[in-house]
Amino acid sequence: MNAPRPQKPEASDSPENPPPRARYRTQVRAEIKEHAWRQIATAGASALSLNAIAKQMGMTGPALYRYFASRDDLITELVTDAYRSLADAFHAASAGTQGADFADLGHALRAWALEDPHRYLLIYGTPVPGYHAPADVTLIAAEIMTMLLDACVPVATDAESTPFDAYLAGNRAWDGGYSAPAQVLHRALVSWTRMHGVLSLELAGHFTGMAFDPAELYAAELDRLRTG
Amino acid sequence: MNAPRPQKPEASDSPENPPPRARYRTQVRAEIKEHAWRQIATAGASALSLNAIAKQMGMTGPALYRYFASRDDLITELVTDAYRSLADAFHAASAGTQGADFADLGHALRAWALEDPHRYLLIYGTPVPGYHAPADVTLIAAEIMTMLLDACVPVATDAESTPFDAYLAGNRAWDGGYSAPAQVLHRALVSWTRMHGVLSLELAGHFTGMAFDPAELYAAELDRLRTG
DNA sequence: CGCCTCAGTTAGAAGCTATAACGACTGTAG
DNA sequence: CTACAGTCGTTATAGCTTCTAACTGAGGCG
Repeated sequence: MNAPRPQKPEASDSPENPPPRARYRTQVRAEIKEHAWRQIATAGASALSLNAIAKQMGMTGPALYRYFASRDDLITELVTDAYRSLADAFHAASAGTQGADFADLGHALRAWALEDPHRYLLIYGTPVPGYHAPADVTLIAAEIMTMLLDACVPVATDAESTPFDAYLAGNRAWDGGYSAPAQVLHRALVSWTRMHGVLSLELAGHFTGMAFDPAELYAAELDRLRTG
Repeated sequence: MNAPRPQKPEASDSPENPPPRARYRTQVRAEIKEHAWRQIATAGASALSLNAIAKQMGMTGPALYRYFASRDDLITELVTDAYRSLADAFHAASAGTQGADFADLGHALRAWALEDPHRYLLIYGTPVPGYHAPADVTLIAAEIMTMLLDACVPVATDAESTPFDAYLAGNRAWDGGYSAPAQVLHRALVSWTRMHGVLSLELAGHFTGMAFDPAELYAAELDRLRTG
């Protein structure tokens, strides 16, 4: 006997070896978010119910308030995770080539959106009236925009300058210090709005009843953006 | 004395002279919808509360169920009214010229959207998961699409044919019997998606923090669509 | 004039978010 | 090994929501 005791837990609560309470806490938080995502995927964010999540986890409703201050708090964290996931998808799409191929980025966006439509709508759909994005999501959003800008450099540098480019050159605020050419900025902006236009209407079901495949329209718009 | 009695109400319940009960009913219904619109304009459709509306009208909650079968029923009617309003705005925009000027239609859409952002989002925003549009809204949607198609005829007939046009020529389903050229169809589609792309992101507040005026971007996209 | 329909009421069920108070467990310190 | 303390999960409760059922009152219509 006197079997070797399981490694005595380090008393130091280093970030990679947290004390058991904290470890359990983060695990439960993750499980809550997992159930929340499943619920959002089926019924949308507006139908997210803390009570239902607790019941699925074998707990009572108020227990969840130990882990999230409120329902909005949970949703905010899900929004942040969604942004993070999109940024990761963009990183993965632009990892292969040097400087993020534009078409790859476009198709990555659509694949990411179709993978979980409600996750896309959670970010780009109808906003909650009183909701204000926290600082970290604006950071991730800027990260995403930067990748899009990078991808637009090779396809928009030698584009003809439009009146809007001239206007944009004098009215830029975000894109701090990047100072991409106005044509590139313009191209990134319209890429964003056009891709979102097709995706948003597709996910909302506004193309049902029309026989064409939205993927074809999306690809055509992407091609138009790529070739100028 | 024997003053002339006020015109005796016609006993016949003709559509333009309904019996008092029906008249009162439609009036109360209209008042309910008016309060609903005011509530939606301030807090969005998700925050619409029948109880609050009833309280504002000096009634108790269940009384409203005499006029609308359910909350979804009320929202459905508001959606239909919103579509009707947009169709009217399009009609007004295309009334002056013969055949609906494209730019006028585009600016009419933006003006209509900014007039009441939540009304626009009620139609084109994140859909309720289980919601299915009734038949009359698809009719109005088709009416709107027809006006857009008409406006696209003069600006897209002599456009160069793209691969997507060829695809679209073989995969059209709505647009029953209209049989517009594929280029016109294509132009109408991308007009829709591009205008919606800018409007949707603008109304959702995704351009806040960027210094440019979304109206300029919208105008630029519209110009691009008009000139090809 | 009397009936009868319909508007609006109260009462109540089932659901939700969220707070407060309490018991119990557990990790840690002495 | 024991005692403390912090946290987890519970029940109870308030207040909100949609929506149904049953009752009352008043108005229109024959």
